[in-house]
Amino acid sequence: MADVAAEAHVSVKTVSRVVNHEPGVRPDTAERVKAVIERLGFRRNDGARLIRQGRTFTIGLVVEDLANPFYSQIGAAVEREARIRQHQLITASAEGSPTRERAVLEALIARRVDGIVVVPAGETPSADPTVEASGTPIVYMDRPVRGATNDTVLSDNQGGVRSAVEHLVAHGHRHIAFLGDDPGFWTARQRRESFVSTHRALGLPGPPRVSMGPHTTTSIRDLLAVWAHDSDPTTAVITGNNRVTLAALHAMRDLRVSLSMVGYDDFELAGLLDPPVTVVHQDPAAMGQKAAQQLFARLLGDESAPQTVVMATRLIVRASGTRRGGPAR
Amino acid sequence: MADVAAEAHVSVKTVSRVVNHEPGVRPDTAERVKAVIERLGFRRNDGARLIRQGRTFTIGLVVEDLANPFYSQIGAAVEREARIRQHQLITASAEGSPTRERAVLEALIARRVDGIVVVPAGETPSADPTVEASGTPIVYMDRPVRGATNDTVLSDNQGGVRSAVEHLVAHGHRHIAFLGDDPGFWTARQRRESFVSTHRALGLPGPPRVSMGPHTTTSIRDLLAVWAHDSDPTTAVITGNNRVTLAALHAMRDLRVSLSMVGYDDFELAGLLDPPVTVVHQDPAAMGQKAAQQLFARLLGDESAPQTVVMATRLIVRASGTRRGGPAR
DNA sequence: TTGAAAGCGATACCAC
DNA sequence: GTGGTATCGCTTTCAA
Repeated sequence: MADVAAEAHVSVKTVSRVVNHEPGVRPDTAERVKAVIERLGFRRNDGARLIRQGRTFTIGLVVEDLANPFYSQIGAAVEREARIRQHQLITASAEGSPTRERAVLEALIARRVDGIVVVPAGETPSADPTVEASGTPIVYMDRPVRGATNDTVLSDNQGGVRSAVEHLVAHGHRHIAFLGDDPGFWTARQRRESFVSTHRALGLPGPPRVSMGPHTTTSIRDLLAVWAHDSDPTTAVITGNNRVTLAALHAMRDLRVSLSMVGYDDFELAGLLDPPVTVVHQDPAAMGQKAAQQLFARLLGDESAPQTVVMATRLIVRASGTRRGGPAR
Repeated sequence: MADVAAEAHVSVKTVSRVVNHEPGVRPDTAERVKAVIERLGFRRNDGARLIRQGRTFTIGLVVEDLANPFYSQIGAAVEREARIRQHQLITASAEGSPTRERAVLEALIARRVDGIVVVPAGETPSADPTVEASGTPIVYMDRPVRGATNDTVLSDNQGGVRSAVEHLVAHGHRHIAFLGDDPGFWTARQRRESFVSTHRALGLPGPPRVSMGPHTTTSIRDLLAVWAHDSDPTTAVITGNNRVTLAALHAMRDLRVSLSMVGYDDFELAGLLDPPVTVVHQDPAAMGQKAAQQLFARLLGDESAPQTVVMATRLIVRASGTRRGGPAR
């Protein structure tokens, strides 16, 4: 900038005015400056600018794994919101490790990002007191952090599972099993609880059949074999997420059985399988968008009390939930 | 930092030394400074640090759409390489628009990112001369940019399609059709050309049946109907990518036909369909990793001539490529 | 071992 | 309209 000023015989301040389209520069002066800028290929250094302004026009996103469709859809949505608002997005994977998550958060805060959206790795706050003290607005997604007073965007896990159970019951199923993921995950526990309570509420017979993960095709195969030879054979299965759905589909194919099923999380090709798979759909893109919007509201000075938003899920009915095969008719 | 210095009764320089673990500070002084840092919750402002050092320890990634699995896998790989090297990653979607791509590149360069990995939206360089003049290392991925002298990481489109054709021929197919994507894409054209030349090289009968996209389930359904009633009915289909594979599967289901098929791009659940789908697998994660490694090599001072690396594809044989149904036996 | 002062590249404030 | 100068928060240089 100093070079441009010298070359154009003006002060740096005037160059700055031109670059930032500030008023109060004579048109011909502005032209002269612009010409020099062009000639010298000058480009404002935003880094320097930002240290002066205190804001970096950058937000951070911390997730478990960017390659996972659930997170990448969130990422795309957050990036979009950022771009619209002339902000840039720094993304980081914590790979499920609270330690790494914390390191990543520290790095983002050292960069003075204006705010952060994070899908927390654990349920206890991983940010240390210093991070908290930085005052950087943080919005949590998908799972809450214990004791945190931040904006949080969750999905309606309970409602999602309830709709799955109700759907199966409406199609005549009475013996439904739930295959959940690792109960270490808050979402997995939420879904399990909802299954159990809905099971009870609808007066389904017997104790609820529940098996929490982590599951593999093999583990599910064994379970299905046991449940099938029960006196009241299981006729339908609800899975706790994407991964379990996949394992369950493999297991059923291996066993050559075709129980009814409702999967948690929609997936491409769900409609192409035989039968097409009915699923509970959470909308990661909508969740990401919502979280980013919350964050930007804070950046714009919204001082209202922290909000927790629960996003609705939607049952996408295909065919796998309807009754078929089995002993009854 | 000045606050810490004042509080600890040392100079800012000493604080700086402590923060950066530079040698030449008496242990007890260091301790004192650390205590104050802790107490005040001081955190170095990396933004300020970086303007002094000239490097930002940040790289950029520009793709079409982060939600697309192909790109998100690239993103995850690039982020990983960056993280390993203590760099942060700014990701941006250009949404297929060269204009937006250019705006995004300009923004990254204004931030003085150390380097950029980009999956170019078009084949003509979208970076203007000023961007080029910035000297920021750029690595292109997936498709080349005309006239650019940058490192480029491509996938072996030709080899991929060739392996698909050969596989089908080995299973007795002689009448194979190619359903490509929009020929506006360089990759789509590459694959078409390879299909045509392999068709010729293997001496398959008749002119090669090729239809380029964009395709929909409907357009493919119509094509299959026509090709089926030919005097030499098509017995196998090769698709040009993910999207086309999906449309083709839907079309075949609608028509209740089951031609043999090899899809381009692997997809989750390919193994669960009936029959399991044989595919040509490109490895986006490996491509992203390679590109990032190339970039970092440049950042470390590698001055060798720009390289173009072509990554191998792999045929994942399931069952959809074997002969079944149809007139011959 | 420590510190004072200059400088990085911009913006803010206040004169002129 | 335009420019000088202090300043942002840190590192670099060099002297003590």
